[in-house]
Amino acid sequence: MSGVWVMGRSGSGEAGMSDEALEMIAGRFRLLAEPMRLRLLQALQGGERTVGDLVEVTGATQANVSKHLGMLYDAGIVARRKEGLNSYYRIADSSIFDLCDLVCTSLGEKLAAQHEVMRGLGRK
Amino acid sequence: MSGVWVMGRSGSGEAGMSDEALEMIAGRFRLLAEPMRLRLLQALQGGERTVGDLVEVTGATQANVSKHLGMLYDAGIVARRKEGLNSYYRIADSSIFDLCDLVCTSLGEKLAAQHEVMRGLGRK
DNA sequence: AAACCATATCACCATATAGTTATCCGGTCA
DNA sequence: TGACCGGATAACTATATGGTGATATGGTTT
Repeated sequence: MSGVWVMGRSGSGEAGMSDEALEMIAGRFRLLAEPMRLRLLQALQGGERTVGDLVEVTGATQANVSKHLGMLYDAGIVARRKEGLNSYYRIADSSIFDLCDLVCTSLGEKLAAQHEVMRGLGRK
Repeated sequence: MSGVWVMGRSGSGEAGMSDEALEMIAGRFRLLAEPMRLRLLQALQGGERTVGDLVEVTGATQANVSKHLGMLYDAGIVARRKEGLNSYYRIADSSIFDLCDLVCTSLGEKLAAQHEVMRGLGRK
């Protein structure tokens, strides 16, 4: 409803948003387009975690976890705090959970609708 | 705020959402992680369009546009209506615009913050 | 029917990226 | 100091995917 997305269109009446803007938006979506990263974010929803914690929770290798965290960090989605040997990661942009909620709701409605169709077939 | 995303966590206290659920969510994000598809959706925001219309608007090849539209169609994000030689596409799940708005807002805030940092450096 | 048109699909190539292994780096502790 | 530990990074492989040109499909027009 904020209209930032819509604004790009209304401005020039036809042109749409710039290539760079679309690329940025797509890039943000791309970061969330990976189950492992979603799992990491979900784990961080419970509060600050070390890389080791996240390795344990996800069952992934340390290198893989570290790489994904690095990507999320570069994008500013998570923040990092180093203490002794450990790196503590935490959510820096909680709006991503709103995104996930929206997607979940949308998918849930779609599945419910499909289920209803099947039920309709059943009782013919 | 709906809490669908959060629910997965609160349920078992630690396990998180299932792999399939995360895969579905990631898949939805993956669809939006492409500038060309975002451009198509943006064009469709103005109402129903034929493939030819979208080819003209985006400047992409017909095959490419058709392929992307097919993906969005399979995911239920757009709907299709065939009339004569033409296929008319339209938005079927408008919640994607809410997603785009959220991302735009988040990115905008991030850029504004960075800009502020630079300004701070400027006037030292 | 034949020519034509809009769209969908196929086969292909080029590129991007997730995962793995090995290694490096910095800090801690004996 | 040297052994050890957590984490980051590099090199590599395998796979997924976007773009393209060619072709198939289904409907229209003459």
